[in-house]
Amino acid sequence: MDRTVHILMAAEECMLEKGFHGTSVQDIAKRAGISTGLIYRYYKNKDSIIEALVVVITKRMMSHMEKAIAQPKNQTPELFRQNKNNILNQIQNNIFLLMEVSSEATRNEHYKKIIANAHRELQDKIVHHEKELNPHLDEKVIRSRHYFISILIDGIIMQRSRKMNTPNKELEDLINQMLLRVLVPGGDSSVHAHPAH
Amino acid sequence: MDRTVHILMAAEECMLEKGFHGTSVQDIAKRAGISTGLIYRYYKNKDSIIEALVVVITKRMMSHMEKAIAQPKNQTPELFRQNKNNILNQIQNNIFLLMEVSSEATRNEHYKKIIANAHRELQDKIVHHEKELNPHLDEKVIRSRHYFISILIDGIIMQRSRKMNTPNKELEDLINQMLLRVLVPGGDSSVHAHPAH
Amino acid sequence: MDRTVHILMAAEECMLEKGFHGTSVQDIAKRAGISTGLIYRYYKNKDSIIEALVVVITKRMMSHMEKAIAQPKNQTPELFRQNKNNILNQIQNNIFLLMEVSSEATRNEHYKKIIANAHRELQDKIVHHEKELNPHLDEKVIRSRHYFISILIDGIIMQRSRKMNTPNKELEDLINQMLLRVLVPGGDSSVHAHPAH
Amino acid sequence: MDRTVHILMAAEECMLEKGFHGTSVQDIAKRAGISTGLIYRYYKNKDSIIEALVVVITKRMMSHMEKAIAQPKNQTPELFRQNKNNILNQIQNNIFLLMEVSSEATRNEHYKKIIANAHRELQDKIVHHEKELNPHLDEKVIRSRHYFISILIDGIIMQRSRKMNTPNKELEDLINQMLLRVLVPGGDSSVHAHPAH
DNA sequence: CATGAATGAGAATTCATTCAT
DNA sequence: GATGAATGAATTCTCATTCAT
Repeated sequence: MDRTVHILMAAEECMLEKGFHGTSVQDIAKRAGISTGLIYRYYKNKDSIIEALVVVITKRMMSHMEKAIAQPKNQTPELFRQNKNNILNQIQNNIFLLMEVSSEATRNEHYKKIIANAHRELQDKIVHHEKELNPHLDEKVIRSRHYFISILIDGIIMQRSRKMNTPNKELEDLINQMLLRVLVPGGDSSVHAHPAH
Repeated sequence: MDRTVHILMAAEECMLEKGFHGTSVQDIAKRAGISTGLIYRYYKNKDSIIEALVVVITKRMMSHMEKAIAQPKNQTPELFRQNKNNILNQIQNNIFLLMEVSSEATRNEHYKKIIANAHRELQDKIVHHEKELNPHLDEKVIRSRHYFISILIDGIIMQRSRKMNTPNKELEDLINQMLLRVLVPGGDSSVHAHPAH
Repeated sequence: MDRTVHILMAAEECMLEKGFHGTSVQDIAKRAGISTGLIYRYYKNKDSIIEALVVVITKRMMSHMEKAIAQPKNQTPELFRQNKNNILNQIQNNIFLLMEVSSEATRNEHYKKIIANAHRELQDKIVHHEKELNPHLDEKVIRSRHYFISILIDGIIMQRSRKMNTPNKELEDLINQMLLRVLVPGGDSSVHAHPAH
Repeated sequence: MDRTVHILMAAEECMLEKGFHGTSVQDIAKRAGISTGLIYRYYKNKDSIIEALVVVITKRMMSHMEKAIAQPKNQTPELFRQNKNNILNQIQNNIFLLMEVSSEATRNEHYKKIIANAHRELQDKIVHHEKELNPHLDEKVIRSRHYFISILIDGIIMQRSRKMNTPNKELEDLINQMLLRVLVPGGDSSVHAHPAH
């Protein structure tokens, strides 16, 4: 396998366990099964490993979200369904790292840009797709809806990473209603038909 | 001023700039204008400074949220209004630190508990209040609603901390509708009356 | 009580528990129930406390030995009897400190002198006493005998401080025989029966 | 040379001069001509250096004693002969360090065990040897005799470390008589001939 | 290319000593 | 005299980075 990727994977594993700052270059080398010095042939320094990781994690997250959000008509995204195999459970590890990344991005403009770009890209893709399905919708509205979903997802990530809350049926229903409203064209009539019992 | 508080403020300033791991005890001492050793008269070690900070930040955040959510009837919370003086702008710094804390809490059970306790406390308070206003509502439903708002707030915090939101009128409207629906008794009928487009 | 003595006692207690180097001036102050600063009104610095302690311990040890060695005729010293109340058991704590002191004296000429002086003083006293009892004995011989006992005592101290060995009947008998030989006038006739040369 | 040994030698030199507590890891590194960090590649921490030193010193001492005690028949051990090249002069430095170790062992159970084990090993070896030479002797008696010699040696070490002994012919004779009595087979008949009335 | 020993700056923490009150 | 807060140098230990082999 590509050494660069191999190292990155080792780094990811380590940082998942101990965080960015708790992981030493020696740790990464050991996990990758190579010598410390070799790391520096593929990455300028520790920071550039983290940077590469930020890119990978962010892209991966975006790709997951793309899949999760792209739902058949009249269905709420898989993301918020209550079952063991829903997508958030699958990418639990990624969530931890995304927290780490996001926290780091608070102080690092470079990381911030990487994440912002990825988000914009994903949004463009989704907006384009929605536009095709609902040509009469204002792009601004589509963008806002997608923004809303992003906020929800980020919120859930934050709650998950902190408290590993076990959401309940009521919460699921509530979120799904909100999503239906936002995602499904004409979705608010259905809301009305089934008030929040 | 109380030295304990003085040191905590210095620590907060430093960690706001450089994060938990980027801040050394010497940094804090320098910022507080005292000697390194003196820190240890007031805090057992660096970790206990961070812990105190976690408590302060979490409590402060919860208190802000309490104020923000407790709104007069039929009004959406101050939280999501689009103006320079809204509450999220006021606690911008706290949001940055909360990210840091949340990220740390991912790996530190102690921090996780502090945050979880604060959340529970706030939730109980709000549920109690809502219950008085709407005695006929199921507590489960109230709790879910509050959870939903928490998720929204966390999501907005995360987006903000990454400075990614370029908020617009549409987004604000959307969120406010969601909130009204969730918060204001009978609020969902009004939504139907004024669809989002 | 005299403050100087009071502090010294506190120091002794601390150093018994944690050793010279493990004991901080703050520890001593706390144990003595006074402030840290006050220590320095009575002792120039930490070293001078240790020095005073060296003097005290050494003198006390010598005084114990004096009593132990001064035995009625034809009796081996109390020192080596097998019973709970023998003198070595009584001064167990002093033995620990004496080890500490002796070890320190290895590198500190000043301590070395203090101890040497105390030893010489004790020896002179004992030699003088023996001389009165046995005027015909050569002083050199008396001095050697006393030296021999000192060596035995030091050896026992070292073994005790290290291993807390529980000596057995055979060992006691052996030591007592040796002592009798050395201490009791006429005890060496047996030696002449089997000359070593 | 082996780095582990090299560092240990540097540590021994430093601790001989300044004691365990007076020697810093930097001191050792400087003396060994290496960087501070390198020490930690070979030893987990300062304590494990000391521990290794305790083992080395104790073993070396035991090996010296073994040689010293194992004497041809009817001769007193080299140990107590009065000449510049006797064994105690040769291992003078070891004696200093043994004092330090013994003192430390007072408060450190681990050191205590190391020393105790070495002692037991040596004793077993000697007892075994004696048993071969004098099959009729009770093992208890042999063990006691060895114990007695150990005490003598320890005592002499302690006196030496304090540089207090001004040895003379009489003392040498006395000790040699004692040793002959204890070591040489048949030496105890005289004792029985003149019981401790 | 690859290794991993070596470096040394920097981090947390302790503690003898001082000094304003 | 008495206090104990304050100092800061020293100590142990870690780790990103380099470089001879």
